[in-house]
Amino acid sequence: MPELPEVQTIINELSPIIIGKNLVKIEEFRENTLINQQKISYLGQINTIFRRGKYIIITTDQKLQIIIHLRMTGKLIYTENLTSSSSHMRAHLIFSDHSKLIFDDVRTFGQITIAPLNQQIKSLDILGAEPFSNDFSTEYLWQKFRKRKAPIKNILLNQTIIAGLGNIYVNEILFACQIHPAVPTNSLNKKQIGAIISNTIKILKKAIKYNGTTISDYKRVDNKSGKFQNFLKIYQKTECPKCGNPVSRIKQAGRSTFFCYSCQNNPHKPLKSKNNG
DNA sequence: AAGCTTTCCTGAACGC
DNA sequence: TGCGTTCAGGAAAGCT
Repeated sequence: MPELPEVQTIINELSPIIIGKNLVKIEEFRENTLINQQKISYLGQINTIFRRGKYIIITTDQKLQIIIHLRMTGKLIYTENLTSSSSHMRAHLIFSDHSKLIFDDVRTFGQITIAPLNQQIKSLDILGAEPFSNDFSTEYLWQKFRKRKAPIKNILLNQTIIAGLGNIYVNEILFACQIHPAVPTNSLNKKQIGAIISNTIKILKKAIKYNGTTISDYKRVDNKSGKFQNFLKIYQKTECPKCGNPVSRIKQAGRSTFFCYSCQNNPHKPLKSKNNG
């Protein structure tokens, strides 16, 4: 499931391939794949491709933006063979040199929005701080967190607060911070918030370095897998790599949470005064 | 406001 | 063997 590092990997690999190409058309193979599609005869030459949260944004010289969200199972596979196909194709982005990007998506939650560059896109406008930006500061999170009593796990998944985190990385970040996923967000102190910031940046950077995490569906542009799954410490693990105790598993916000009851502070007990790591 | 729940979807894994 | 059930989860809508 593509989160920030997987989306960033796709951007990094697509940039040198598609910038400057002429995007002739986008073919839709399944309804509701293309949103806001207007009657555009020519989409234009690709100017930029960048990421905001988990969204891929492609702009063209025809002052258009193509916004792609892969959700859980979406992939963008580049091929120079116009007749290439895949098992769950939903759309093709076809270039004038007969190469194309295949948008493949088993569970069909992904979407491609085509809109004028100057059109406000609500789902982008509501996004919170980018983890690699200066906005992602202790003061910012402190102001956001103090109003929230929901579990920290849920709040880290909230894209309007931090943009780009998903279930896997939130599990890993909280384990690295030794914070129990169920603690009320407004109970965290500034030191813990600082740990969330530094571990988020550290883990995301390392995940990008290894081209993301392939658990089941995520694939890179060349259909290869990422490698960060080899560095996961808590997600889908059965034994804590730190203390050896069994990993606990609960459900939060409809998603599986993995944590170590021993290493990540129990919300029902007072926080330890000394860091036990 | 914030925080719930529900909905969307398909394939793999599981249970009887 | 085979059929039915459960699970995986990002984001938005609807409701309290």
